[in-house]
Amino acid sequence: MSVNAIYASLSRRERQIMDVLHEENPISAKDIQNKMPDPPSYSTVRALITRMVDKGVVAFTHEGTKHMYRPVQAQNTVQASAISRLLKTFFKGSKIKAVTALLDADGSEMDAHEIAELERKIARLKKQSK
Amino acid sequence: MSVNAIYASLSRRERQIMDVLHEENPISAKDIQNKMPDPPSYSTVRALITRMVDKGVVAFTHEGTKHMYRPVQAQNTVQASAISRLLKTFFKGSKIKAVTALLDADGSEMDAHEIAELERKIARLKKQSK
DNA sequence: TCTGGTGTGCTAATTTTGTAGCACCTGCTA
DNA sequence: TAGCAGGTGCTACAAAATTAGCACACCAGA
Repeated sequence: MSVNAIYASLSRRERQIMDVLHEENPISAKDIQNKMPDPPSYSTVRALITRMVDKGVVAFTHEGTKHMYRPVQAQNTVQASAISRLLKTFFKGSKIKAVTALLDADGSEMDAHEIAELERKIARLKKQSK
Repeated sequence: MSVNAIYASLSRRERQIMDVLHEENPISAKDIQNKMPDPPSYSTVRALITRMVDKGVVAFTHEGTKHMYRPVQAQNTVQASAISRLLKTFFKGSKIKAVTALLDADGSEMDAHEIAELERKIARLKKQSK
């Protein structure tokens, strides 16, 4: 099953947990609860997580006495999937529009080194498109 | 309520409809059904849409005899919100990582004109960061 | 060794989703 | 003008999600 399909099959609360898990992992049930929007009770969070483990989308390891959770899908796979959805859904597939919006977004700005890196990247693209 | 909060509060099917609406609008209930993954019956789609109109996340206009639906939130607001979620959730806020992944993504490649546009954009960023 | 704190597993109730059916309205055309 | 096609509003119900409560296990410190 594709990452997109997995995401599409998740319920509202399950998605919220997935988002937390992608932001930070491994992470405890307690911390997941703290990072959720409008957090439900601890019991509830644990019930949700258990269901997701059963579904096979979340895995855990024992760390001392408690469980630490993480997404099963590899980070880069999930990133690629998120980007392709972003492009398709919000930018009609246009990379230039998406990149421009991304560069304009609020958040930590790129430093000189990163900008140089991006310039090299574009130089390569330019070569390819010829 | 922020766009992100709205999205987080939607159910699975409601999100699917929202995605369709962002890809294309205004759009009829019938066409929404056609674009949904694993489409439910027409009745179901209409019930879902009605619920979303009640919630205030979807609006419609009469077009002849039928209704044409669209998201209430403006396109650019939603784009910005989607990008900020992408950055935060999947790239720990790093723009360079996100941009690189975006440029590497499958999809329509940028043409020479677009690449030139991007180069100018970066030149401006470079100036700013000094 | 007792006890409080923290974590787990299981169960059950309530609320929300997801689904379809049916009656009605409107414009078109035979 | 009668009937059909395509649209709408309302209603009801089954399934799934969401939620909380309770009992038990384990560890650290008094």
